[in-house]
Amino acid sequence: MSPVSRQSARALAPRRHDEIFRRLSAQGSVSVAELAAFFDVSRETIRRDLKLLSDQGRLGIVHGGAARFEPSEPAMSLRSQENAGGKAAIGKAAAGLVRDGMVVFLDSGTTTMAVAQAMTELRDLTICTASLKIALHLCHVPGMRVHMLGGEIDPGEEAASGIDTLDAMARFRVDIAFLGGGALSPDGEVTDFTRAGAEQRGRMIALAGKTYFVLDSSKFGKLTPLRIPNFDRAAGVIVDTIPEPALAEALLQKGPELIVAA
Amino acid sequence: MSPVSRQSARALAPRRHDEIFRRLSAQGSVSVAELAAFFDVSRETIRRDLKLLSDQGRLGIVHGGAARFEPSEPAMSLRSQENAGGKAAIGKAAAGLVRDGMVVFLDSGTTTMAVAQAMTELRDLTICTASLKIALHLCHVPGMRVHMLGGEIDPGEEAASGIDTLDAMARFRVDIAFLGGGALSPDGEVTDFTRAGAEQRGRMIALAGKTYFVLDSSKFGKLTPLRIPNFDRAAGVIVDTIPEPALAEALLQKGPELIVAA
DNA sequence: CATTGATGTTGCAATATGTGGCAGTGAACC
DNA sequence: GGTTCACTGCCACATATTGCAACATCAATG
Repeated sequence: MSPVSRQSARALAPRRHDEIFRRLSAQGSVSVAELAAFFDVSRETIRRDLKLLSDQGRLGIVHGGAARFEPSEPAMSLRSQENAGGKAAIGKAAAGLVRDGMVVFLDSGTTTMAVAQAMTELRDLTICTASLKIALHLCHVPGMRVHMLGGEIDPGEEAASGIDTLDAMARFRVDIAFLGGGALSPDGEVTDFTRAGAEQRGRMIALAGKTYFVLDSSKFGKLTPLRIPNFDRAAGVIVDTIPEPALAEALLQKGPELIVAA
Repeated sequence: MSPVSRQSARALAPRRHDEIFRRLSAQGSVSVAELAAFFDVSRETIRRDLKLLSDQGRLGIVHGGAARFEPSEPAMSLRSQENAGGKAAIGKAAAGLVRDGMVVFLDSGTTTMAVAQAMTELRDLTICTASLKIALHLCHVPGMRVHMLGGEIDPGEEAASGIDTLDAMARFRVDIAFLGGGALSPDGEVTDFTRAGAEQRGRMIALAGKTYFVLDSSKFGKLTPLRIPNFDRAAGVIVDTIPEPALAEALLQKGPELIVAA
């Protein structure tokens, strides 16, 4: 009510500080220009905020902005830098399919992690994931609600799995799901390493409005033992390089479209 | 001014307070100008409201408005560096209470993270936690099965919370639980920042065979708003330095024993 | 009708924010 | 290596917004 004609209310200092920390945890660093534009305040105001927080020892000021002290986990940053270009491109393409306000499911895996990283620009998303690292990463992004699916943790995947996870999954209404996979087999199907993984992914296809598989090129033409149920009902497969014509054709015949990320 | 009889349109104080809290929980902070415009009252009235609520300890006043307390808790990464030595000692003492084969619940928080780190020597444990970082850490330790409790992730705690978490918790038979807390109040009770947190911890006390609180000395004599249900049924409180005699005595009278880690 | 409690009004002090000038930094370029 | 140039940091001052206290107003109440 009261169609107040004043400009959109400015964020008070604590809110700015909160946002700064969220961005710091999500991205490791923030820039003065970026924050000034976001809050629609002058750069000086941001600089004063950063100075204050820096005096409190809560962040470090660097040229152009601020950085957190604790570096982002080394193991993760290393792994995600393998084939960084390809994964980032896949991530970007995937994020481009998401609209503000959607409920998004993110599978575990390094490629889906890249999708998560590309999604930080979007707002007002509800994220649903079984991956510890994805949850940890996205929970600090402002405007995102993250639901972690419970279950027994698989150390290899660093993600929950098992019956509890299937059960929790079934409670969500998911608009769009991004799944990883073990391989893209020569007959154009995504396959998996484990029975439980295949089952979980197959169910998600049935649950989600649209399901996309994200696979970097190292998975092409490999073979893993388990077919994923409902694969033909997936909306698409997002890859970073064009697969061999035979493989592409086999895939398209199954149903899903093929999206090649630049 | 405005002799017009429009009382019906005006919101009385309790209604304003209600709305203030609604906005606080939705956006973390509110501004005096915004509220004054919304309710069509003077800024002074709003300021008096905020002053009142602040005196009750229900919010914090900042320049231009008010902010909720909890999110201004220092970020996780920073909290873990405070009093690292004390936390490590607490962790060791806590791990000493655990025997091989037990089912262990670990709460979220930096001190419980220290407990997790001290527990890597033990074998054949089943860990149950809502904390993303604890799950991530312990899932790589051989001989440990880690169950992650699902739920909506609280970015400040980096842990799941909410109804799903309570629900998942109830399914476990826990031998020993280690819980954090917001403060050790002067009357010898552990208190919490949030309603949900207090509730969750209270239930765990009821569920677990033995429950210990782990609190480093920075929490002594502080005040946070919420009492933890069933606190008197906790087995003990593990701290890193001897609290004041009055505080220690108050605690012992409640029931739990006091364990001081070297 | 006096009292009480909530709210409005006003003036001034304190604080936050914006602006512009100038020096420093870093990266691309010759 | 040195130079240019866009960006950034820093300072001083101007402006806007807010805080505060003292007093005024109004309705309700006994």
